[in-house]
Amino acid sequence: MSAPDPARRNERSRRAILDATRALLAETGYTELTVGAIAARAGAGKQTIYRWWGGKSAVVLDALVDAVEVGGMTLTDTGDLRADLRLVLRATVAEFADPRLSATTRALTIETLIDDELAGHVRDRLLRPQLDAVKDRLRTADLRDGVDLDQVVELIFGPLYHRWLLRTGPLTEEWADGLVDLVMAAIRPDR
Amino acid sequence: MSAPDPARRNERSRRAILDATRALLAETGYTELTVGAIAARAGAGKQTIYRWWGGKSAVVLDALVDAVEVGGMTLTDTGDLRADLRLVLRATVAEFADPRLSATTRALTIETLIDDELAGHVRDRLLRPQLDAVKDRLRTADLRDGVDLDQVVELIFGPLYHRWLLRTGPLTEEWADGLVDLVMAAIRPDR
DNA sequence: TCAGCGAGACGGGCCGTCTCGTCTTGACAA
DNA sequence: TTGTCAAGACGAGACGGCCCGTCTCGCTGA
Repeated sequence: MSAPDPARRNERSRRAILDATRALLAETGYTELTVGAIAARAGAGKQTIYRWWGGKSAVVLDALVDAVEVGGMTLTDTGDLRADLRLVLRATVAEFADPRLSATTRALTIETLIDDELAGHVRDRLLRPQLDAVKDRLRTADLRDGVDLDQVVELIFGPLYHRWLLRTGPLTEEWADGLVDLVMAAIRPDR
Repeated sequence: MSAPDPARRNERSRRAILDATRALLAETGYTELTVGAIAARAGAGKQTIYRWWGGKSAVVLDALVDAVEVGGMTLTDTGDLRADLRLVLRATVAEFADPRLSATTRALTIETLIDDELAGHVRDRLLRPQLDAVKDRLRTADLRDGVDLDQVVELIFGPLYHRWLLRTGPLTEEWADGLVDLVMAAIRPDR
């Protein structure tokens, strides 16, 4: 009945479980993923998973966060905001277009939709660094008075998520560049 | 083994199943919703559901589409684009902010992330009408040369989905109005 | 020694299929 | 137009299967 003792936790098991989770995620996808399968692949007991995580969703989140290695992300600042935004947008578009990375993002997004508490962790530990990096770059730029930086960040990444989520069209560099043009028009100083 | 004959389909059953689905959706939410419960509530056999729909997600989609009554959706055109956009954005924000509707949208979004075919149906039958309505309204407006209307629609709804998905902040009317201002700045003629 | 561990048994819930007997429907004959 | 009838859709629910989350074993290592 008492809480487990983290000091006695087996690091080898933890690693095996996270690795197995990522492997199975890549092989079968999130929906087919089961706690039993993770345990079997990791050579672990199901109880070990339920002892340290809440369930499938918590394991998946940890497995993905574990893989990302959240360093202090920063955008390059060439002085040319349009160029800098193009760079980051093209990179993100490439990420979303890559089937393997997209599968990961898909799993994460499902996670975000199912569990409110985990949604916060995903947002803060995984996404926020990138959004904040763009926000920081915007802070040094010459913008129209009164624009809300958070809203601008949403203006940049929102359409990308929208197109990815709804599959209304392909995610190409041309599309990304067009988006940057629209965003630049939205935030340019009044003259 | 052969396909069922639509001519012999019982309309009373179909209605009862769609009604029961919406009722249970409102009472218990999508995750707790089961095919067995729908059948029981509708006074139908499970087989009747599986005969005409693929499963839970297909029934829910039909139930929602059925409720929306997809007539030719059009935006009011007051001549003032900013005002028209504010109206539609505020309405959509209200929809997303409503916990009950949001829960169902969330659930359907999960299904679209899992099932590509279903994603197409959701997009075309549920979302496209609204997106196209905005696009049609934009067509009659005075815009900067060379802007892609599809991209503008994404610029409008993308940030909304982004904020809803990642829960980066509350969906308020003020936020919606601010978004409209940014969008207007992005598409206004060059002078 | 004692809690974490791998392994797996266990009851429970829902899935999707199937099998009943009943009821409805459309085709065809009179 | 009306009566007959087979096909098949229907409500109800039994069924095997899968996965869940909990539990109980010895075993192991800190």
